[in-house]
Amino acid sequence: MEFKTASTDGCPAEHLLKTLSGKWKPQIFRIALEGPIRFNLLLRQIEGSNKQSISVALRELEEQELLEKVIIKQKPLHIEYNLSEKGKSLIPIFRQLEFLSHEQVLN
Amino acid sequence: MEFKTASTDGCPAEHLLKTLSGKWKPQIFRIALEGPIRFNLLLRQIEGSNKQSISVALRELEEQELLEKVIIKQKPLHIEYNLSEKGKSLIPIFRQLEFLSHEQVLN
DNA sequence: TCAATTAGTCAGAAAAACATGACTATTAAA
DNA sequence: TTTAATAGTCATGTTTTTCTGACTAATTGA
Repeated sequence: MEFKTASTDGCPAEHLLKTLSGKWKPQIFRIALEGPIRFNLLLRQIEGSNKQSISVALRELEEQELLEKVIIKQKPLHIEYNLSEKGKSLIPIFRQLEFLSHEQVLN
Repeated sequence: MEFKTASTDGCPAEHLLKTLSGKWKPQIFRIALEGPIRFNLLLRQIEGSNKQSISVALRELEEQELLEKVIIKQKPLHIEYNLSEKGKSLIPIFRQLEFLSHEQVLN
C-alpha cells in the first residue's frame, strides 16, 4: 500500500469519494465485499447494467487498486476480481455509509 | 429528520455517495463544516469554479437537505447556507474519508 | 462441426454534467 | 446618478459519462 500525499490537497475527501463514484461502482464494490466477482455474473446480477460500463468500472477499480484481477488457468480458464488490501481498508467506511442510509434517508 | 427506507435498495451506500458527488460538492461541504457559507464567497474561495455550477450545487445540497438556506433580512440583506442536522450527521463519515485519504493514497 | 459461454473491445450515439457569457433585481456607496 | 456588489437565472456550447450494437477470441458441449 502506498503512502504519499493526496493530489486533491484542497479537499482530501474528494478523491476517495471519486473512487467510488460512477453509476455502477458502488454496486460492484458491495458485491465484491461478499467474495470474488466475475464479469458475466455482474452483468446478470446488476440489472440495467451493460458490458461496456461494467468493463470500464472493473478496469478503473483495478487501476485504483481496489480490486485485483486474477486469471485462473484451470480447465475452463476464467477471470475473477478480488478485493485488494486497499479495497478492504474501505470496508468500514462503506459499512458506515450503509448504516447512515439505513438510519436516515437523504433523498 | 426523516426516517424511511432508501430508494436505492440494492445498494444503500450508493445514494449517500451520490449526494456528495459532483465536481464541487465535496469542497462546498468541507467549507460549510467551518461555518455559514455564501454564494460569492464560495465563488472566490473555490478556484476554477463558476456561478452556474456553484448555484446548482448549492440548490442540490439544499434539496438533499444537507444545507439550509437562510435569508438574512438585515440592512444589506444577504443569504447564507448552513449545515442542517442531516448535514451534521455526515461529519463523522466525512472526517473518516479525510483521514483515510491522509493515510493512504488511492490514486 | 455448430452453437453457446466467457470475457471482453470498438465505434458511434445519446444523455448527463459542467462551463461561458449575457442578463436581471436589489441595495449601497461615491 | 453612475458604479459596484450580492445572488442569482437563462440560453447555449463543450466535455464527460454512459449506453447500444456489432464484433473478436478462446474454450466447451452436443
